[in-house]
Amino acid sequence: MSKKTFYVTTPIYYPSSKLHIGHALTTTMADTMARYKKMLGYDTFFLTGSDEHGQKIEKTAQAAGMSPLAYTNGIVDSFQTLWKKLDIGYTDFIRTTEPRHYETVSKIFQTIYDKGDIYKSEYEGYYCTPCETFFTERQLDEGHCPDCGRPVEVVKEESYFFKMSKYAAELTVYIEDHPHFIQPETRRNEMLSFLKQGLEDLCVSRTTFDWGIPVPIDDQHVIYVWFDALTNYLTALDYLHEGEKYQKYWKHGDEILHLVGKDIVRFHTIIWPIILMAAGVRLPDRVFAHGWLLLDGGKMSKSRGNVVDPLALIEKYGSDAIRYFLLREMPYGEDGFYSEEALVLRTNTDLANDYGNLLSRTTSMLDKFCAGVIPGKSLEDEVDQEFSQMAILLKKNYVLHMDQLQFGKALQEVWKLIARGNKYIEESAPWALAKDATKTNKLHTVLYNLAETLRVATIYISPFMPATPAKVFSQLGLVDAAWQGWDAVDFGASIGGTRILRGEPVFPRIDVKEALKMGEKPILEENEIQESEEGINLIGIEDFFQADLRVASIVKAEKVQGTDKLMKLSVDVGGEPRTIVAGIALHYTEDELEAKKIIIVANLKPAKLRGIESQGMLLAASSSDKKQMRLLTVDADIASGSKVG
RNA sequence: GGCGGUGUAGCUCAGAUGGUUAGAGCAUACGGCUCAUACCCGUAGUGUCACAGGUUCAAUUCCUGUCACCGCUACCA
Repeated sequence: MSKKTFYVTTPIYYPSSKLHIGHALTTTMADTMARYKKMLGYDTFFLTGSDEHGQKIEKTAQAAGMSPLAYTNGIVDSFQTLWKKLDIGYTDFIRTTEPRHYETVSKIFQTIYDKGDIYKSEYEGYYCTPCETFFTERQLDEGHCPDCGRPVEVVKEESYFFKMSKYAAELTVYIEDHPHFIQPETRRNEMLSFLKQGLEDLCVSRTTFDWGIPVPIDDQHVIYVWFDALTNYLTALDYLHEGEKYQKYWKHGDEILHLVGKDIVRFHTIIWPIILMAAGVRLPDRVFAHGWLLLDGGKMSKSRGNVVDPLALIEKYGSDAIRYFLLREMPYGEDGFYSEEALVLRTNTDLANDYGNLLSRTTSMLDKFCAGVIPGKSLEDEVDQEFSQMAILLKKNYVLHMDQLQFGKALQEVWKLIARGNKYIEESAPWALAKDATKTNKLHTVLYNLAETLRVATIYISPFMPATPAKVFSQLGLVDAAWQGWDAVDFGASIGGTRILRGEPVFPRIDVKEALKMGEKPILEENEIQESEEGINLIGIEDFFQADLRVASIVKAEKVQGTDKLMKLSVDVGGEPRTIVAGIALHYTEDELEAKKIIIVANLKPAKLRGIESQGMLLAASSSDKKQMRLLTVDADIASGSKVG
C-alpha cells in the first residue's frame, strides 16, 4: 500500500523588502506541519517561494539601477538564508520568475481562455500619473493618491477579465458542502457573506508595466497578480506536464493544505478555487488563515520602524526557541503578541525550567544513583502507571490538535506530561530512595519512568523544534533512531541498560534583565542603511572580493528616453567599452557626468533595463530619503580599469 | 452605513443545553525539597464574568439595548 500524501504550502513572499518575524510564523507553521506528517509516515511535500513580478518590483529595481531579476535574486537569497537558519525544510522553493512557472501560468491562462472564461474589456481605475499606479476607491486617501497625496484621475485601460461571476454559485455550494475548507470558522463566514453579494469579474492583465508573465494570446499585456501568484502551487508539482508529482500530491493527493495570513484569505478561498474550477482542476482541501503577530499591541510595519529582524533574534536565542514561542503563543486563527520579554519568559518557564531542567535533574540522578545507566522497570505501582496512561491520552489529544493546526494546544498537552515528570520526582524523592537499600527497585522504576517521559516528550516536540531532539537523545544515550520516531512514541519502551551521557543544559536560563538591557533597544530592524552601518551582517573579506570593482571613465552620458531616472552611460574600463544604465538622472546632468572617473562593479550579471543591456553597476551614495545622491570617484587621476579593493 | 465577532483574576485566555464554592498558565505571597538550569513541589488568594434592562424559582451563561475594541465589506504581491 502506498503512503498517504500531504501537500502543504506557504504563500510565496514578495521580495520588495526583507522578511520579518510575521513571515517566519507562517513558514514555521508549515514546516512543523510537514515534519509532523512526515513523522506519522505521510509522503509529504512542502512548498514555499517568492512572488517576484509586479510594478513595485520593477520600480524598486529600476531605482536601484538594477534589473528586476538581479534585484530579486539578492532578496531571494536572503529569504533562503533565513529559512535555513530557522530549520525550515521545504521540499521545493518556487520562484515565479522560473521558466517552469511561466509555462504553467501560460498553460492555465490559455486553457481558461480557450474555454471562454477570459475576455477582453476595459478596466477603469483611479490613476496617479506621477506614481504611475492604479488605485481602487478604497485605497484612495480622501480622493488623493495614498503615496504622494496628489489628485488622481479616472483612467480606462484595456484588460483581460476572468469570468468569476460564472462560478459564484458553484463555489458557494462547495464551501457549504466542505465545512473545513476555510478555517477558522469566522473566516469561512466572512467568505460566505462576501459571496452572497455576488462576484464581479476579475481583471487579470495589465499594460501599464512589463515585469510579469506575458498574456499568451496578446503580448501587449502581462498577467496581473493572482493568476500568476496563486498558480505557483501547481507549478511546483509539474502541473505543466501533469507529471508524477502532480498526480500524486494534487490530483490523487490525500490532503492539500494552504497556510495563509488572514489578509489574503479571500484570494485563496475565492479566486484560487475558481481558477481551479475553470481549469478543471481539483480544489485544495483546506485553507487555514492565521492571525498576525502583533508587536506590543501595534501592527508590525516597516514604516513604523518596529519590524523585528528574525535573523538577529535567531542569533540571540536560537531557532528552536523562536519556533517554540511562535507556535506556543499564537492563539488559533487569531492575532498574537510578540515582545522580546514574552519570548524570554516563555523560553525560561517552558524550555529551561520545565523541559531542560527535567532532563538535567534526570541525567544527574541517573549518574549519581544508577552509575549512568538507565535501569529497567522493576516495579509498578499506581503512580508509575499514571505515566503510561497520561501518555496514551497525550497521544490522542496531540494528534487531534495537530490535525486542526492547534499548535499551542498540542504543546500544552506535551507539557502536561513534562510537568507530571517534575512533580513525580518530588513525590518519589529518589535521593531518599537511594539511601535505602530496600528501595532500589522503586528507585530504578522512578528513574526509568523519568527517562522514558523525556524520550516520549522529545518525540512529540520534534516537529516543533528540529534541533533539540538530537541533543536530548544524545544525553539520554538513545542515539538509535528506533527510539526516536513515531513508531516508538508509546510509553514503556525497553530502554533499560542504556548508558547516558549528561551534557550541557539544552536550554540555558536566560537572564531577563541582562537580555533586555540591550532591550532598551530591542531587536528591531531600523532600516537597511543603518543596519549596514552597524555591521549586523558581517561578511568575510572573500565575500567582498567577489565583487570586481574597477575604475571606469565615462565617455558619454545620455538620458534614457521616456524615463525620469535612467541614464545610459558609455564607459571605458581599461580600454574595454561598456554600457551601464543607472538610476541617477535625477541627480546628474549628462554634461556633469562626462569624463568623470567612477567606480563600477565589473562582474555583475548583465541585465536589461528599458531594453538596454547594462553591463555592470556604478557605485553611488544616497541619503536615507533618497533626495541626495553622489557618485563614488577617485580623489586624483588613475587609469581606468584599475582595480578597487 | 451593512454583516459578523469579542469584552471573564495584575497579564494571556478557558468555560457554562441557565442551577450549590467561575477555572488554567504566567506574575505575586508564604511554606517545603535539594536530584536540578536561584530550579522544582505545595498552599494562598484576589474577579459586581463590560454596562443597563428583560425572561426565569434561578443568568456571568438566554433575549433586548448601550458603550468599547476588532474582522469582513474585491483587484493590495
